[in-house]
Amino acid sequence: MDQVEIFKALSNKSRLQILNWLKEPETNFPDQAVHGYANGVCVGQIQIKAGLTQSTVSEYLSTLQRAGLVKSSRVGQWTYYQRNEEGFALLNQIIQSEI
Amino acid sequence: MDQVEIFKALSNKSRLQILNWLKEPETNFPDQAVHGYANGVCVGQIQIKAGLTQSTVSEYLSTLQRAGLVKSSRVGQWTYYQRNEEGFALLNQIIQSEI
DNA sequence: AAGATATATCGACTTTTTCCGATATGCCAA
DNA sequence: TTGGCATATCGGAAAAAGTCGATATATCTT
Repeated sequence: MDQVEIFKALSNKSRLQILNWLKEPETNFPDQAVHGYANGVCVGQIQIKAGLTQSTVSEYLSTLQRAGLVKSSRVGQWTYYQRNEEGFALLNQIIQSEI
Repeated sequence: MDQVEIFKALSNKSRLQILNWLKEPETNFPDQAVHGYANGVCVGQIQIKAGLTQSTVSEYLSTLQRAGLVKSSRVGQWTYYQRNEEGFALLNQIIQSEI
C-alpha cells in the first residue's frame, strides 16, 4: 500500500470523522441496530450522519478502502463498511519506521 | 494543530522523503558537515537532494513546519530545519485516539 | 556601500481534490 | 417482470495543491 495514498485518504475532515465514528458503531449509528453490526455499518447510515450526498459518501468510502483503512462486505442490497485494523497497524508501522 | 493539516503535509512523496532524510542528517546530508548538524540542515542541502527548485523546497518546509513536523532556526543567512519530535508524538496520539 | 549568497514570497499555470446531480447497476419484493 | 431501494459510477464546476521562474528580503563579505 502506498504511503502517500494512505495520508491522502486521511487528509479530509469528513473521512477522518467516518473512521472515528466506525470505532464505536453502536454509539454512533443507533439506527443500524436493525441490521446488526457484525459486518459494519451500511452506506446510508454513514451518509445521513456525514451530511453529504450519497455519491460523495460512496466515493469517500472507496477512497478509504483503497487506502486499506476500511473493508466492505456486500449483504443483499447493502454494503457494510467497517474499520480495517490491519490498515491502521500498517499506518503505525509506516510512521514508526518509514517517516 | 489541525489533524487534516498534518495529514495533508504528509500527502506528498517529496515531503515524506525530506522527513525521512532528516532522521539521519549526517548520513543523508554529508555536505552539511561544514556547518554542523546541531540545528538541523539548511534549505540548500535539502533542495539539492530533493531535486526540486529552491522555491518549492522552501514552500514544502513551510508546509511541514505549519503542520508541526519540523522546526527551523535562522543562523546568519541560513535557515536550518530539523524534525520536531513533539509533532510526531502528537501525530501518534492522534492516530491512537482520535481516528 | 556594493555585490554575493541563502532563503522567502509572488504570480502564474497545470494537475488534483472536493463535492454535487444525474444516471447506471444490483438486488429484493410483489 | 416490474417497480422500488441501496449503492456505485460518471461528468462537471469550483477550490486547492503542485511546481515553476522571477523577484524580494536578509545577511555576509569586502
